[in-house]
Amino acid sequence: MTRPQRSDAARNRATVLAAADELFATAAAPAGLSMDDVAAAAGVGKGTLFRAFGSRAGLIQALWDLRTEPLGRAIENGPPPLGPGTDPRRRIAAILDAIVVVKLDNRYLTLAVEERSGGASLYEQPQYQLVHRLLSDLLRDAGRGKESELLAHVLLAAVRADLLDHLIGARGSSRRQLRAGVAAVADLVLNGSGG
Amino acid sequence: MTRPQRSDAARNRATVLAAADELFATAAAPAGLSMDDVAAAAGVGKGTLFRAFGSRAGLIQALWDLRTEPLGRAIENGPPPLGPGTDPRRRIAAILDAIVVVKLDNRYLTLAVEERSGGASLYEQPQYQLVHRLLSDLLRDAGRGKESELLAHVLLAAVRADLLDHLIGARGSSRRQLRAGVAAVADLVLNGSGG
DNA sequence: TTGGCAAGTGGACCGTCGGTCCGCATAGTC
DNA sequence: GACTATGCGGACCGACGGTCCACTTGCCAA
Repeated sequence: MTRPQRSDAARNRATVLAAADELFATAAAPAGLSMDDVAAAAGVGKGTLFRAFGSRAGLIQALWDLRTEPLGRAIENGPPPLGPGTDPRRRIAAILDAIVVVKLDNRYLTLAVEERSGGASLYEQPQYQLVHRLLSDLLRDAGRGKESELLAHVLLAAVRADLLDHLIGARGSSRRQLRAGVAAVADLVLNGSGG
Repeated sequence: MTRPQRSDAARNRATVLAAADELFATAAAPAGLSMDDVAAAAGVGKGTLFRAFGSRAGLIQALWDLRTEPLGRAIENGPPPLGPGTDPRRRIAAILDAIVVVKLDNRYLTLAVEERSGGASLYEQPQYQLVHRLLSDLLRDAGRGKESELLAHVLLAAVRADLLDHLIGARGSSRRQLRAGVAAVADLVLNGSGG
């Protein structure tokens, strides 16, 4: 089976994560961040980096997992409205809002996560599929019937990183406006005719 | 001012467009299509290719313009429901459906067009901005008020190439199902509460 | 027809990137 | 202290978008 990891490997992994986090927090554009940059910033060889994370996508995913882990737990078994136990409409709205907040707090990292690199699209990512499944179920509970799956995709498309980024950059939207806008869209989808 | 183009240049441009079109029609993945591939398929040097189209994005855009020009004209000054002169709700639905059809007919090309390459995102493309403006105005006419701009983005997000591609590939959706689904979403957004 | 030259051509070449390889260092163990 | 699996690091690789420039060719004027 898998043997325990050596201490220097664990230390390096943490160093790299910290350095990459810092870089993504300050970078102007995520696409311009090369693996050499990350390795240099972490004071580590490129081989080490790839040994620890497998690929560029793996590193980004690891960072993203770190940042979204609290939200994931809150949704899975936290208190309402994020956690289970509320009216599905309210929960959907809460989840979407929380997603927007996380994405705004990690703007460039989120852009990098959603960038299609290699053959893998956003829609193949386990996290996406998890949220999509959850939203689908909630929409079904809310009486959205057979369109639930598609509607879940549409709701998630409304909070895609590049769209948010565009709304901030080109339209100058504020955080408040974005959250309100997404809430309005969700409300329309949730409470429109047919519900 | 700009001098007329030499005849061999025009011929080569046409050759390249034809070859690239053929390649995109048969390619398994657009990202795997290199400029060298296109040049080789067209029987032309790479320099010629870049002289004619400026960049990879330029070539893809030229192809896309060719494919969408008829739809553009139909929307701008064709007969209803695509052209002006109908109920805005009906026109929005017609435009969205036409967009889905074009995207499905040019699946890999569309993926390539919407792939963020270089710094430019989908939202910076003139064509996107044109359609977005039109949809915004129509939504406003339909009484959608201040959320019109955001709603237009959301409607367009619902027909993004990678989403359609995912629905076809992973969920096995048929052309019919996709068109019906998008129509249902549009209906919800257009006729939901608040209109 | 011809001569001149701007426009166009093509492919060798470049810089960058993600990713691999492998000789060397070192942590963990007895 | 010795032995070994694990990890390290940076030279290296292949692919890609894009550039350069010596050569060719279409076009026009004489």
